[in-house]
Amino acid sequence: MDTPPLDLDRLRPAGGKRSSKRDLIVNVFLRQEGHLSADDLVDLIRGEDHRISRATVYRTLQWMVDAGIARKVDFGEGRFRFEHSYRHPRHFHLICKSCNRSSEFLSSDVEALIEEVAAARNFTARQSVLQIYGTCEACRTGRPAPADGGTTELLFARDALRIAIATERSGLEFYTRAAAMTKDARGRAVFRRLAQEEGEHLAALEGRYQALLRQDPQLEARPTFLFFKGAAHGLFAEGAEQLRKGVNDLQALMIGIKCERGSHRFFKRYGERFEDSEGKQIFLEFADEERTHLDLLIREYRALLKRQGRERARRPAARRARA
Amino acid sequence: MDTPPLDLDRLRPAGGKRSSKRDLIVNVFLRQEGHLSADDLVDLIRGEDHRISRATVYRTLQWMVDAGIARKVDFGEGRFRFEHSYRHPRHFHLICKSCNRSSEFLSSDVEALIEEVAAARNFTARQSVLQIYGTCEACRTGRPAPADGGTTELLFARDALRIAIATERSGLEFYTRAAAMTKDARGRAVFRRLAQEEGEHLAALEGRYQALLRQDPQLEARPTFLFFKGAAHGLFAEGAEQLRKGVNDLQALMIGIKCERGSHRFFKRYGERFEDSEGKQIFLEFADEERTHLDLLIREYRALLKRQGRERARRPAARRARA
DNA sequence: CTAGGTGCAAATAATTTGCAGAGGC
DNA sequence: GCCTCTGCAAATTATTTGCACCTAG
Repeated sequence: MDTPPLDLDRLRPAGGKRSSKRDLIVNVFLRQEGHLSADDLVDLIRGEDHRISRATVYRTLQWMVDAGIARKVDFGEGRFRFEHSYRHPRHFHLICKSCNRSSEFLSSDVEALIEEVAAARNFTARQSVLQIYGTCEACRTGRPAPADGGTTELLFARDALRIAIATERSGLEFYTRAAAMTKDARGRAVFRRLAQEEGEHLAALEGRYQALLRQDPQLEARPTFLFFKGAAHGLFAEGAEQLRKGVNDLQALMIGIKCERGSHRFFKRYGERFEDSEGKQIFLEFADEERTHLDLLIREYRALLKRQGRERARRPAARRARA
Repeated sequence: MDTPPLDLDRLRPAGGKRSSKRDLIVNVFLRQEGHLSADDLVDLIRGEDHRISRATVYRTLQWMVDAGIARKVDFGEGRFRFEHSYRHPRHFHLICKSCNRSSEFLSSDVEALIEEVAAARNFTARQSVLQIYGTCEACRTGRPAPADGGTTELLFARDALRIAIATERSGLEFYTRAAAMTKDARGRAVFRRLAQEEGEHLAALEGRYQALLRQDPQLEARPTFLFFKGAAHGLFAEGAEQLRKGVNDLQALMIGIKCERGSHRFFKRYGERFEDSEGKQIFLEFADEERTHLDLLIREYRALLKRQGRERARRPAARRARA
């Protein structure tokens, strides 16, 4: 993990002059991984230039927060800490009261629930804080602490990719199965085409995943960062299950529509949060394609419905007789 | 809403003397509803006795926290606030940055997710903080702020009862339907008995709910406090749905077991958190009864399985032939 | 009588501010 | 030269502590 290229710090400032002091502080700050208190940062800075005043550090910290480079976090210690947001998605914290270390996680389920609560109260949420205080494994048991480290960005990408891969894998299964069981020729062709595309997506995602692993050999061993229910077997898994139980062509299309909608939302939501530009691009592109799939399925669904309606209209005797 | 009888403050302190000053501070504090800063409390106290020192207020506040009467909350303002825990279950906060008011909610779904994350990281969680910062409805639109007020205890009880009522209602439907469709006489009797018990529970819960409404006529109008997914149609709703699609006796029992397990957990979990002793008693009692139901269903399931096994053993020819 | 409670003032601790000088554009 | 950044020291804010005194058990 090499030092990230700090070309960004020049882009952010709204209006302000460059200054060697500020640059120094920003650079030292961005090199750090954890959650620094203002004082920690002063000590670090003093190592490189002992004639920097506390006030300047505070001012620069405030400037970084305004510029969006840093986030001020409050662990209830009576002072604030700062974490850089440079390649570091928003997240929640687990805070060990024993060793005062904190580890990070993200849960889109929690985020969804937060949105729900806010909506129910007509509250426009701007940001949310979730902190779990307790004792970490290392402090409770003996020593062995499986390093939480690594760039959060990488962990986010890893987990998002894992979910995406599961999704595409289940999508592939779903469409393959659907193609096999659909009686209607046109519908079968649609499913076959979608199966092929999901296969291509799967390959792309797996390639990207491998690329990530190459960036950090221990990446796979690190603990889960992004929690997402239903991620386990992929977004299409339930749909595939239903197909196995047997459904008609129209139902199969409807199930596909539902899954594809979830999948589109998934890629959109996480694509926007990716800080790794390659991953982001893939996700947003896939979000678009899943939307195309969705439209295709909806069109196909309507068309099939209409065809079946005509079919039924051609021999309405049986129906009228019953009515 | 009359002033609560403050007989409790004498029970809590571990070892300590009574003191008129402390008593005064505790009493004034417990009369307040919102989240007070130490300074707010000093001002309030000064109204009744202007010769009380800030230090004493701080010391008393700390004493109340230790005694479990108060909770220290941190809204990131650079100072702490205090809320009493007297008849006030743990909860999360929505904090309006515009008017600095905060409203409270509880989400057992969020709690479940927190537990899940903590478990995944081998972290023993002692307490969690969830704060949603943003703008409240009153600040965003004109003025009309639908008072969030009322004792949280009442809101908690109201919502827990609503969920319980939905659960029992769906349970009643489930068992009634199950009794009607079960072919096995013994199983039918079990379902009929459970249906009757759920009906009795339902009546008790509805009575309690009405009693609550009498305590606060505006109670029904207040916003949701306790968020619980799947609360909408009751814990047995899905099971009842499945029955409608048609299942055999064994499957019906299995579905009942699953629902009853959820229901038991629900009553247990919320019974423990009830601060209203009547509601608590009902919930814990029901938790026990649901557990009895659960055991009954499990026994019945095993018995039916065995009977069917014997049945099958009596004419094994067909099976052997196929194998 | 004595441990604990209280007031007052001073001490901490984190952070902010006033002001005069330094430095970039 | 102007405007911003910086250092230093003093100010502010929230909270804690030392110490002498007071009071309930």
